[in-house]
Amino acid sequence: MDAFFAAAEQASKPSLRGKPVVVGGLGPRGVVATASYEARRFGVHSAMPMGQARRLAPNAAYLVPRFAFYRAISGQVMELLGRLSPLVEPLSLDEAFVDLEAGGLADDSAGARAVGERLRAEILATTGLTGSVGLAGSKMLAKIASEEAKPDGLVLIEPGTERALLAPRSVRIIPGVGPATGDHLRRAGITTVAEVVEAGEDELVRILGRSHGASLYRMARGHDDRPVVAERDAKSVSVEDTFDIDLHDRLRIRLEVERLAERCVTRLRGSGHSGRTIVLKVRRYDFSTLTRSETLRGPTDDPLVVREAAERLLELVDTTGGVRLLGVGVSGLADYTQEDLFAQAGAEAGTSAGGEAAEAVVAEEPAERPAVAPAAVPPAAGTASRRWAPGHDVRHAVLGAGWVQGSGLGRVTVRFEEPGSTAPGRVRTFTVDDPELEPADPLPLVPGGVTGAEGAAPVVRAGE
DNA sequence: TCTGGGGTCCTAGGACCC
DNA sequence: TCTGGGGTCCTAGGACCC
Repeated sequence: MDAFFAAAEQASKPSLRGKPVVVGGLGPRGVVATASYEARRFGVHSAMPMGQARRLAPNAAYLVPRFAFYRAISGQVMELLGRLSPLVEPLSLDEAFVDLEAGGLADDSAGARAVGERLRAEILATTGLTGSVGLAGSKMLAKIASEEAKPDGLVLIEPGTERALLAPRSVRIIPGVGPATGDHLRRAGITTVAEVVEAGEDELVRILGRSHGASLYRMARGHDDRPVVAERDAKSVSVEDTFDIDLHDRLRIRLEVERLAERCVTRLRGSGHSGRTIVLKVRRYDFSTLTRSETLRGPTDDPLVVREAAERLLELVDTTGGVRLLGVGVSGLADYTQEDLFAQAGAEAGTSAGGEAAEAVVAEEPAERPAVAPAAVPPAAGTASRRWAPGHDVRHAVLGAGWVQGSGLGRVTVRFEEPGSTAPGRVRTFTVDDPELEPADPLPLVPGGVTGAEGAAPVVRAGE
């Protein structure tokens, strides 16, 4: 999908179409998740600090992400991909590999191209958004092709042309070659893919290590035989928070670690897992980051066990000077059903057994859904800024559907328009406690489409 | 207004075992 | 005959991806 989060917001808010839109964290330490193509023209891009983005594009619209909404759209797209082949490997909400050979739909370039163009049309028709397609004989090349195809395009790499196509390009186009590897190679005089091939495998292994060197050498020559894998088991679950202001108070730090442990276990259980290794992550005031971990005798999903392990790990960390981020994770995952015989035995009192929660999740999945959509009830709700986050949908008893343009000083500004509107809507300001104004579910981008309120988002993910 | 959050994979050293 | 070789697990850190 092209500039997915930003494009979804533009589709749902007619006044933003054709305008620079930036989606990301709006707090003092936020970063850009997605910039619309209009915003990219100002130099704004993913992972950029929000403050920098605001300096570059002061007149852009700045919105917080609405994951439940994006997830619903993503589900529609993935469903279309599933019709092409049983082998679909999602990489994220907005990207996936499809093995067309396994689907039996395309046996030559012309056939593949036709399938790709049909898919793009279907994506547009069902979601109202554009996607780009890369077609090639391997995952690496398909990925490169799809990057070239953006936005709103299709690129096919004809078999036999791979090496000539890659040779003059920067090594950075090869997936897995990031800033650090790029620097390493540049210091060795290697900047293009052709130079990677010239260097030879031994030299690359010397520079980058066994695994990375060997795989880069293969990729540079256009070789990539990694299969498309439909279902991959999760290996870890983690949650982390960056605080607007560094934490100094040891008791507060401890409290936050406890909260994170609870959230982590909720997600762990929701995914149907237990785990053996507990990881505490601490980012200090100076951005230095460390992890401490502890492996239990057996897997657990007990909140108390995880919390106490995280607290023990915190005791190992010096936090003088302040802490900007804390995180808690669990790895070494086991299927829930295998039970956590060892760890559980130590702390059985007081906490509910795992099996009950697993059944509850399964039972909730079919049709029983809360009356209010997850997105409308953020955890620890109550502050005005959360209730009226920029970009979120609202409904006014008299004026109808709209979205929050901004809020502060006890007021919230709303633009009244819907995805189907042809002209930008009117703007009105209310007090934050106006009884006629309520948070609302997203509206479908396409008539009859899904919205994220009743879509594919499982109950267990409501925390986002 | 300088740096999110959720992941995956790899490396390297030490403990431990046969 | 002062010191082999291989394997696994654990811990910590780093690169990378979206």
